[in-house]
Amino acid sequence: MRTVFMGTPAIAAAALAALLGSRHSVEAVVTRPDAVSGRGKSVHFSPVKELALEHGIKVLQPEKGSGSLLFDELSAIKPDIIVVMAYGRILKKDVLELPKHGCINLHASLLPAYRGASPIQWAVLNGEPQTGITVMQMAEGLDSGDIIMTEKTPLDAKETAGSLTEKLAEMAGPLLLKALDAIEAGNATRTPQEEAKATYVTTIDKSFGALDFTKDAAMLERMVRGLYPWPSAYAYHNGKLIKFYDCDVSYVSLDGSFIPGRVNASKQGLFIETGSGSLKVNELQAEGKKRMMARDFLNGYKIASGDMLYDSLRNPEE
RNA sequence: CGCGGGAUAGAGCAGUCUGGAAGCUCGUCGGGCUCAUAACCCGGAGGUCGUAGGUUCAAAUCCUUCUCCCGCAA
Repeated sequence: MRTVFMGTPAIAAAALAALLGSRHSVEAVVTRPDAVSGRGKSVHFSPVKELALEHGIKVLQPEKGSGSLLFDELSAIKPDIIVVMAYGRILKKDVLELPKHGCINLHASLLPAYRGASPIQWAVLNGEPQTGITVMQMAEGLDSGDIIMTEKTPLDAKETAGSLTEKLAEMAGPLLLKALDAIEAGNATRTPQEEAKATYVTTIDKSFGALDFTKDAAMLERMVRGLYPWPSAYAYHNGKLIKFYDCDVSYVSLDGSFIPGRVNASKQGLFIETGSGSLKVNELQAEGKKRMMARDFLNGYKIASGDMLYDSLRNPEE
């Protein structure tokens, strides 16, 4: 079939790679506009654009509000189907209905659960036993289309948003091709979602990473995993940012009580006391420094038992 | 030229302002103590102080060049 692929991040590029390796043609790729990023002010292309350029495929990057322009371009291409994954923009009804087979979307959750922008992170944050990918026929409304196929995967005890994304990325390609085969053969099933069971998740942003140590250690440990590699779970010590990369739930206490945010540094390791239990820190990173093991951190960084960590910068003048 | 931190032994750091013997905490190797240990004691090995140039009697330290790493912001 003649396809057009719409997507932006790495997980979408994985699906695009599978599509490029299939018997289907990719007539064009639609991705979000380039943005300046990184230190300096260099312009970076999205992973989807990078891959498309490598294969010499036409790239469309419509700005916000240029829906009709996009519609005209797509009309000229006349795709049989449009595949969307993590594109980051809402598609108008005219585009949804443009291709013969409409638009299908790959969503990184088991719909109708976890509709919205950050389903992978939230699956880890909530400690879900399993999640997966859903292929649906796109309709107006947020992730509300009829389900064509799903594939499940369990979460590991140490699963991070990053590792889960990789897992789902590997699953996305084969599942997409399977769905396209079924659609082309005309035997794809379309099951409406159970609206009553729908749940929505909000977009993750920087502020989610602030570790509020009054929460319980298990929740904080899930935050460390669910917010990795972005935006990362963090706290402040003496005005410096510290990111936490690998932690375990523990019950070690400095003196028998638990004071949220209090540090316990010893040869046993680095522990942060919380509202319930403590967080044993295995791997972390201080601002301006590289990521390192807690043992190395304790060897050189000035931190001692009794020090306090906070979830935000405190003004020393106050 | 968006803002800022950093490069010193295998690791994490101090020393740089105020030039003048290469240090600390670990790891590692050898020995000792112990029922035992990630504990403790004794001893050893290991570094062209990121690169290139300059100033000086003398540079990790001052000046200049370049490379690389990282946090913020986006």
